[in-house]
Amino acid sequence: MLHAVATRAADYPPATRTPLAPQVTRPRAGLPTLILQGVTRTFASGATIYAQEDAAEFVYQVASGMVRTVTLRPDGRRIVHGFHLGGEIFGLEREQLHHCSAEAVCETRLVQCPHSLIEKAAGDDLETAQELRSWLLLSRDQTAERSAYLMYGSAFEKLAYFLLDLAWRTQAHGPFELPMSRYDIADYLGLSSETVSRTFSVFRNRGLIATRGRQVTLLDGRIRRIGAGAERSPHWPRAFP
Amino acid sequence: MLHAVATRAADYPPATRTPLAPQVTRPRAGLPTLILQGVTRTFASGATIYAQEDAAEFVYQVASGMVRTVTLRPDGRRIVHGFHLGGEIFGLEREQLHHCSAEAVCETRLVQCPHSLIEKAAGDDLETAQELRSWLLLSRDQTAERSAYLMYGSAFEKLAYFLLDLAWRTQAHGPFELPMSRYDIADYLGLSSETVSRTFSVFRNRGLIATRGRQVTLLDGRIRRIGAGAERSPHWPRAFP
DNA sequence: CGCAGTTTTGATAAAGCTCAAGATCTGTGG
DNA sequence: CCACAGATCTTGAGCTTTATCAAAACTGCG
Repeated sequence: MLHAVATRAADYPPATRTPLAPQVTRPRAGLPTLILQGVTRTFASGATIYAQEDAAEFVYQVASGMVRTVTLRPDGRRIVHGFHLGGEIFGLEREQLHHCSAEAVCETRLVQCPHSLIEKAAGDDLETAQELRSWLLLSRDQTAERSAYLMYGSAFEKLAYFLLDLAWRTQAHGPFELPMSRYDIADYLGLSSETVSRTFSVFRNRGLIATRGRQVTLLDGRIRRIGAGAERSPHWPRAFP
Repeated sequence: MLHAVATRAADYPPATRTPLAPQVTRPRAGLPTLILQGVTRTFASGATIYAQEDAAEFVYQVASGMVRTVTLRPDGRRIVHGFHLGGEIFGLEREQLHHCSAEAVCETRLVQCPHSLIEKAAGDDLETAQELRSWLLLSRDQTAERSAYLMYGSAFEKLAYFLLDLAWRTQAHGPFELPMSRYDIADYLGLSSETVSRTFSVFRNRGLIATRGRQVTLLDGRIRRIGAGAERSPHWPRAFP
């Protein structure tokens, strides 16, 4: 897939210039740390926080639990745009309406902050404005990075990236819980749920991960290389064990 | 692919609530119109404007021509993140370094604006700060929308989306020029160049588009429905005409 | 005209999807 | 505590889409 630009590619030896630093290796320091003020509300597992095309009155910060943002394509397919974990902010829109719906993946507590308060804080205080810009750039970069991994990779790379990303974001150093279903993961990664399931099985059979229900443990540095796209995907086993 | 959430999907009849308004249908009005001040520089076709990991000193606005932003994956595959047309801004980074390189697709004139000037303008003037925030949100949304189309669609949908998006952005009402190669398009859409070529041929054979070299004319509203994901992709012809 | 790069087309193979059936898990009521 | 129902997850078989390899046709330019 190097195409005709192979000549130019030679100018950037992968060893010295790191193309596409994976989010997973990104240091926690240096991230903007916005903290929203507002009412704390609790949502039951599966509850809708807001629906697509609802008025975008509030911005949310996850206190505990997990949120997924979702749209439906005209042909009926579902797209999961992302999962939001503790500390993360979602629901900030450019226009008057939400362009996707948000649902609680499991029991979730959220800080609900009026949109107008954000604008006001940014107008009043230069440092807050700067922090908000930095957060916007970060969220643009994360979206771009995600699509780089998810658009151009194999099922192996996608799932590896997903697991590493989640492990990093939860700061997990051992087993961690995946509160979402295989269907959610599939719609997030652009795969069928069957392929997600199969890929989990292959990782498990190769000793890259261990699973117990929806709990996962990353066992092996090799999964890191797959997730970073550093090596061509390991192929499906010829004979399935 | 509706999965188990089919029940919930029923709550959002596609007819009334439009999931994922395609950029193509988005009105030009309402977009933030930042104009950068600075030196105008000209780049020859293929010239590098900045390389991955270069210091991010400047932000650019396209005066004429077209720019592509590119990264290389560790495995050598190339990713084209986007194409920037007249009026569009690129090169604004959250950190000190550029995270992808930018190259002129054809002869291109750019306005080069020091990064510090942007920060200063945002600090000095509330309205500029507001406009910058709006632009950041827009560019996040466009990235997200693009990945929704490009991650989850077939080759037909990807190419149709690409053509419609470009036609809209150039405000073309007739034939328009694609200055980039099939390789560029392929690396942008996450397809092989052969598949891009074949898909062009199918569109042409079905009377959806006409081509003359790298010039394209959209002939038929049907391509709009494919690009918007409104119908399942038309299948490859059994026997190729 | 002829070369180098690009684009198109063809044949084959691989990755992932669909359909289908079992297995496992979870919550509920007896 | 157990049994059952419904959902979720796993595995299998066949098929579709797209990548890959290969070669021919086209284009622009010296």
